[in-house]
Amino acid sequence: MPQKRNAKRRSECPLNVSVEMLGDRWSLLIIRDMMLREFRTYKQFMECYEGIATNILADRLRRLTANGIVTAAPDPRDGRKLNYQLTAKGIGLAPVLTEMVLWAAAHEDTGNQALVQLMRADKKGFLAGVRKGWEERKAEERKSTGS
Amino acid sequence: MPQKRNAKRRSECPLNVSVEMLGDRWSLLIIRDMMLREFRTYKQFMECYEGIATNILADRLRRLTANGIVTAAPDPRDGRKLNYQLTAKGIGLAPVLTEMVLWAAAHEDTGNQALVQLMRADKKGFLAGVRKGWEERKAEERKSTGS
DNA sequence: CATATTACTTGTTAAATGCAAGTGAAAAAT
DNA sequence: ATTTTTCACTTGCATTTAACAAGTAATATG
Repeated sequence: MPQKRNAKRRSECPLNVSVEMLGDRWSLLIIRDMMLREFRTYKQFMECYEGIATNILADRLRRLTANGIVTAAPDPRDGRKLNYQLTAKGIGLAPVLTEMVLWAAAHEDTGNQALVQLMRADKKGFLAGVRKGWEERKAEERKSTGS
Repeated sequence: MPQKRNAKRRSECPLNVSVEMLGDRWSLLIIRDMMLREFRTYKQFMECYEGIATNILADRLRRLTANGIVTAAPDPRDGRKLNYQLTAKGIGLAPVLTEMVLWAAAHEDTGNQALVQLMRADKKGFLAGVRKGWEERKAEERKSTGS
């Protein structure tokens, strides 16, 4: 990995590197939707985010993959499709995203109030559910890929 | 303010608008440092972030102010200085930042492990401390500005 | 009153993003 | 079997945003 100009400062304080990974208009949304809406394919992201450019989506997925937040595997049932999945590191962002959604809900008028209520009422349970869903999807993938 | 192309999608799901506010390389770092390192002035940010451009810093502070995350008030003791402060909305981001720091610390090697330990060991207490510090600073400001 | 600080602004250049069109491989339809 | 679709992209170009260097206005300090 090549050192950048500001390498010295990078790890001086926690967050600097993370913000390099996540500090853009799309990455967090992509992660949110993989986590909460079970998005897996390029097409799903593309159709959902009005405004994202196709090359940018490709680039963000590549970067998330390079940063170990996401993996990509071809769909065993359809060779055209690539299934994107969160890694353990990626699902580890669930508390961050949850707090962010709660903050957002407190200060913007957002949709999906049901989800927000659930997060507020039982944050721990919600996070456990998110992780469970993720583990199920991973298990499913392992099965279909052939153990 | 002109409506943007993707205005329709903006509030459909929580987070979209927030990511518009915070989804860039600097905003979250600025907020972190106002929260955790008590940064107040333009100069402090400028000296700390190797790599930030002066016009971009000015723009980010302006945007954070416009979004109600930060306020700016002239220093009563030095008319050149502007003191930036987090608003209630801004300090509301403390849980987000905290989770982000914890995530970052788990996946990068970061400095300030003492802080990280504290966050991990007693998250609630840590957050209470952050809020208390913020309230003290606000009280102080009220006093010096003249009640 | 000269010099220094602070918080910027104003160009200009470089990089990132947005947009339209196109590509190649695999699947579905005819 | 071959044409048409679908999917996951890439490529080229226009536009926007960010980085860098320099300058400015309003204090403050010596």
